[in-house]
This record gives sequence, structure tokens and C-alpha cells, in this order.
Amino acid sequence: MTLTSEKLTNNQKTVLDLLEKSKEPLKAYAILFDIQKKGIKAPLQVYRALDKLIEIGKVHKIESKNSYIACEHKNCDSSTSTSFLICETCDQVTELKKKNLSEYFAKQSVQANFKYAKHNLEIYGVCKDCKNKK
Amino acid sequence: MTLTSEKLTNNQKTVLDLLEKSKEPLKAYAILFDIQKKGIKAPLQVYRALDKLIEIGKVHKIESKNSYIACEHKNCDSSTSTSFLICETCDQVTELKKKNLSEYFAKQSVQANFKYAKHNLEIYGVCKDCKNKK
DNA sequence: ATATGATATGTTATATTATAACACTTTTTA
DNA sequence: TAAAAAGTGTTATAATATAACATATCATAT
Repeated sequence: MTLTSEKLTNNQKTVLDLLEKSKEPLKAYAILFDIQKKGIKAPLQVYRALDKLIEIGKVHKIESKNSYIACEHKNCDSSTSTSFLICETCDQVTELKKKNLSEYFAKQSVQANFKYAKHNLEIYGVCKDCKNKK
Repeated sequence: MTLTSEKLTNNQKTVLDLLEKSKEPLKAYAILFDIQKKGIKAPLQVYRALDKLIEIGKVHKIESKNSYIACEHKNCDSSTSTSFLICETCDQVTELKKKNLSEYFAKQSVQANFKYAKHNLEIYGVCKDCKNKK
């Protein structure tokens, strides 16, 4: 079974649906709170669903915010590397397509005699919308 | 008073000393455990020292590991942006000098109509030493 | 169709990481 | 040397995440 046709379980679907509807990244306990009406009662149920969704690349974790976000890319093969633009004003997150970034980091790593495997990049600043509002 | 001549308090010195001696990043509670003999008894004492050390750029946090590392650079002005090479085999961390990286990210951000402010970059892979051991 | 192995679930308990609140002390500076 | 700013010590608690275990469901190879 390919990644993209991966069948999700009910819990996984519930968590992914919520994340896909959300405009900002969500914390695990915020997810839990939101989906308690759907029968999910314990943190572990959320974390397990998140683990799986991350593994198949449907969700990414934003480490510096302990938050989770649905992947914007169709057929994202990236269960590992992630690159984000995070607006400090409105908390919106944009995921960067990562091919050129991975290549750039691999090159940078070579200079340090380091074998690149994957990366997390979190860029903070002001997004388009918030720039315009000022 | 300039950043580099900043005078540290006893707690701050104790925490920084430990981090500077360590070859790997340390977690806050590992720091606490190690320095209890020096009279530091509570997590908050560690976190407060870390906060200050991070603020003045002497220590950085590695977000994906909830760990802290002393800055390798003299007069590091970077209390904000950080870039690391993290060895998945031995956990050693190398801090990348960030000037060209910041410039690169600022450029990449412009393409998304995003105003770059700072970044965290965590590159995972295999370090020089571990590559050679294989 | 069914045994079996892999994966997921529900649940309770607990581990790990981090901060709030408050009274007090030390340092800096005007 | 008083006032402001920064740091300390302490207790309690919040926020984030995992362990352990019994049970259930699904995939698939005979």
C-alpha cells in the first residue's frame, strides 16, 4: 500500500480533519479538547494518531511551538524534513517546498564533513497579510 | 554594559560552566541533577539561569531535543537565530556560523512575501567522527 | 474461512518539561 | 542611600508526552 492511499483509522481521521480545518498549528491538548465530543478521551489517543500521521507525512510537528499542522502538500513524501515560515503576528504557518532547501543544507553540511540526513527549519517573521495590515 | 562583558550571577555561572564542559546538549533536569551539590535545588533556578543565558546569547536551545548547549562562538550576538548540525549517532552538536544562512533564508522568505526575522535550523545526520568510525 | 501477526484502541497511571506566585535579597544606579 | 531592577529560594502546579497492559480490529497467507 502506498503512502498516499494509506487508509486512516477513525481516530487518525478525526485528528487530521481537525488539523486540516485549522488555520494555525494546534497543540496536542487543544486537539484533545476539540475532539472529545467524538469520543476521544485521553491524550494518548491523540498522540498515537499524531505519531502515525507524522510517520506518513500528513502532519508535521513544529518543534519550537510543540504544535502540529496538517501538511499542505499533496503526496508529501516528507515525514522527516520540514521547513516553515511562522508569522509572529498572527501565528499562521506556511510550509516551504523543501527540495532546494534540502539540497542547500546537504551542501552546507558537506563543508563541515557532515552527512546530511534531514532537517527542521523554522523561520520566524511577518507574513504577507500582516505586513499589509500595518 | 555590553553583552560580552555581562556579569553572570552564581547560578548562571554554575549552569554555563556545566554546559561548556559538556560534549552534548543537556536537558534542564539533567543540569539540575548535576548541580544539586552546588546548592541549586529547584527546576526554576535552572530555567531562570537558562533564560538569562539564552537572552545574552551564551546558550542556545535545541528545540527538537528540549536540550540546551553552550554557544561555541565568542561574542555570539545570536540570542535568537540558531543553526545546528546534530549527529544522530553520537548526539554531538555543531553550531553553524549563521551569517550566510540568515541571508539565504531572508532571500527565500522574500519569495513568499514574508519578512524574515530569525530562524531555528536543526540538521540531522552523521558527523565527521562517526562517518570515519564506520 | 480462518489462524496468525501486525496494528490500533481504551484506559489508568506516571514521566518529563516548564511556569506561576510570592516573599525576600542583592545589585545597580541616580 | 533610597529606589528600581534583577536575581533567589521555595512550594505548588501547569503543560507536554509516554509506559504498561488488556483488548479489539485488520491484513493476508494458507
